Amino acid sequence: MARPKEHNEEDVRLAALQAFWRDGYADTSLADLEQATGLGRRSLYNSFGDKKAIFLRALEDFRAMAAAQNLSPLDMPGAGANAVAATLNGLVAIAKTPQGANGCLICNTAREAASRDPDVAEQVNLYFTRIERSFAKALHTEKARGGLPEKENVKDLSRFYLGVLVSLCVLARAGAPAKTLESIVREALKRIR
Amino acid sequence: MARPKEHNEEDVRLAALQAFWRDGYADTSLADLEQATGLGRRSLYNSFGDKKAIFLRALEDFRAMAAAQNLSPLDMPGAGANAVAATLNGLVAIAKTPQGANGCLICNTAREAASRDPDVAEQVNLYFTRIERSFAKALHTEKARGGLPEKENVKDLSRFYLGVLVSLCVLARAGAPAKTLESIVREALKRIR
DNA sequence: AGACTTTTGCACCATTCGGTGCATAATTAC
DNA sequence: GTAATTATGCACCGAATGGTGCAAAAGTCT
Repeated sequence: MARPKEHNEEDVRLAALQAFWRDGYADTSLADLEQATGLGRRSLYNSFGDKKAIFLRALEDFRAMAAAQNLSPLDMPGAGANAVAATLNGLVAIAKTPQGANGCLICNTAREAASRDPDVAEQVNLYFTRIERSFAKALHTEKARGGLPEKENVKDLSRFYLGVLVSLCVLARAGAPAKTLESIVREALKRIR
Repeated sequence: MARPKEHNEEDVRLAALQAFWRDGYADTSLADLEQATGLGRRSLYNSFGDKKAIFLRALEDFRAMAAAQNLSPLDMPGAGANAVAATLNGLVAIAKTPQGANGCLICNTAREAASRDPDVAEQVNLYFTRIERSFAKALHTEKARGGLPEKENVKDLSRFYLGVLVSLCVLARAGAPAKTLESIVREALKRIR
């Protein structure tokens, strides 16, 4: 029917995601997005909408990507306390990579002025509840298996591990040494074994 | 000698601090600072320097203020495990206030592109190490007092509580319900009692 | 080929950004 | 009073911001 796009949508979205991940919403200009994606400003607008729309897509992409990469142990069938440990240790490993030093886009966004936008706030909420739920599922499994004392409160514990996860992301972004992150995980895991 | 300033320096610094605290560095414009402080742009420049200088002062003021307000239990002589608990519980209480909903200026800053500025990064580092050290002192005291098992690693534990503190700040800013913060503290404190 | 549709590049828009020059106002010292 | 010194208000700067109009380019169709 008409002229085909010269770009692959997924590549562009990934590039935009990385730009926002590195610099945040306010500090990523359209010029930055042009350079990161290789697209002209006009193509970005025609294909994805304005800056906020591009950002919201990046948030969605990040949620999907982060869940797949970071929470995979928790999502395996029969996941229990070991999965919690694997998840946290995996996060520390990722934090050591160049990309991991950017922390977590959602956590970063939560601290921006942009987080007062209701659409953005929704994305943040979705991510955190998703994480809490994954922890809760694994901890519930572990409890049913007898690996946790009957008196343990799964809801409290899953919120606790959500907090640990958040702290790892933030401290990684702040440039904290890996030993600090390892200490945190080591201590946090003592609550369940 | 000459015309005296019409403003009180401390008031202006506090107003600037609150503006940055709410919106971050990039999203706080000079116009915002003028409105927050009530000063004209020219007076701001003459008295405090450029935007970055104002921001660095705000970071310093915040460190001092936050240490005095949030870490006071840890700084009392003989502070131990109870002081750790008091500190974390105090943070949850603060998080419920309107100002507390802004999280922590230092944590927020760690996420911004401005954090790549070495002067800013230094402020972030100073704050985190200060907190870790305060926890460490109290935990060491508690251990010497026999309130902690000999095998407990004070360094690991103090990093762990630094992480808990960070997670509270970030989740508060993200608008997490108070119950979530309370769960985190409840579980975190079980490590030491 | 030619008609049609969509993408793309470029110039341009108004607005806002951080920052400054300069004249005026306000104060003190004499 | 007058001179000296400083603070302040205002207009203005160049640069960068997010966003758009428009025409040429690059395709797909028949």
